[in-house]
Amino acid sequence: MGAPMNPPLETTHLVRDACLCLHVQRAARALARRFDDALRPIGLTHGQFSLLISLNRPKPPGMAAVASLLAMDRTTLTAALKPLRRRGLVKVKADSADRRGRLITLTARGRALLIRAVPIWKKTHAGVEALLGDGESDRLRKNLRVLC
Amino acid sequence: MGAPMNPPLETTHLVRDACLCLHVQRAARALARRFDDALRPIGLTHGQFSLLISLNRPKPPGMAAVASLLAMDRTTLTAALKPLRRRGLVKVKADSADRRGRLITLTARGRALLIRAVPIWKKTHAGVEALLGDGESDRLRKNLRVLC
DNA sequence: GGCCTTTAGATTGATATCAACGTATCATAC
DNA sequence: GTATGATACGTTGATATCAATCTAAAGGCC
Repeated sequence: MGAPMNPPLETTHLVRDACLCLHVQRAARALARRFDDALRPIGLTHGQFSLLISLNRPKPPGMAAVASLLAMDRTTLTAALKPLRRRGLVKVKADSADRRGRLITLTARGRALLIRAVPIWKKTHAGVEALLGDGESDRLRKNLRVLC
Repeated sequence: MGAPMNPPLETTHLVRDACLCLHVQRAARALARRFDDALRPIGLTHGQFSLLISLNRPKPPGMAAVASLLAMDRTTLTAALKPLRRRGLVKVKADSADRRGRLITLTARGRALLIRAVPIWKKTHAGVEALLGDGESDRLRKNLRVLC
């Protein structure tokens, strides 16, 4: 008797065909490549574009607010900011009201690069939306939001 | 005149609310954390689980087949296999029919770990599906597949 | 056989991701 | 005012991700 030597093949197929984590990771990698390719001429990745655009607001946000918006770990954000700071696209300053906090701001250079990135995003995003059926983009976004 | 100094705020909000790449990345991070947490007791990450289960087939697949199934780069797969090989969960052998190719197989230890992982996956996945409305899981999977 | 193209992977370097742990600051209770 | 806990970040170490580049082997053409 004893436990079976192998996980059943049906389970393998079930996971492969049904796992939402796997499906989302696959789509995430595919979309990342698509946007990375499109943004490469101006030297940005999809994640860097998302991060920069999330900083384009009247009041500079703190680390936690940005991390929450991007649904990423705090420490991931710290690491992601490093190359952008090195390139002079963002600046991180101490918050005078609360010296624990850091305020993240776009520099003029960062804003200028963002202006060049937006039309690339628009074109690339239109291409992605075209893959989906009518009205499915909205439904997809809604379902993805539920998972966060 | 000249170009505007700042990307318009409406664009920022459009990207934040509409970008499918950002939405998928966010959901990918959130689901990754959820499955990583659930699988941590047995020492696996979500990606390692997906990889191991994709190796549970009668005939050991090559690198390209697995990379394609997971929609990841071949070199990413090479790197991902490294810790699994070190732990003795998978074995990589030369393909005698084509000495360029490598055949990836689960070891007995890898199969045993997978057997422990499956019930964790089932429970975690049921929790995720419960977040979505009736029938939305299928639609979500379908839409995500279109993007790969 | 010898040359060329294609195919299958590996390596390197950069960035992304998070857990675990550590530090500095704030807020509150006493 | 000091101790205590909570909050906001940073650092380190491990894995994940991919582009660029490399090697090795197979297949085709002459």
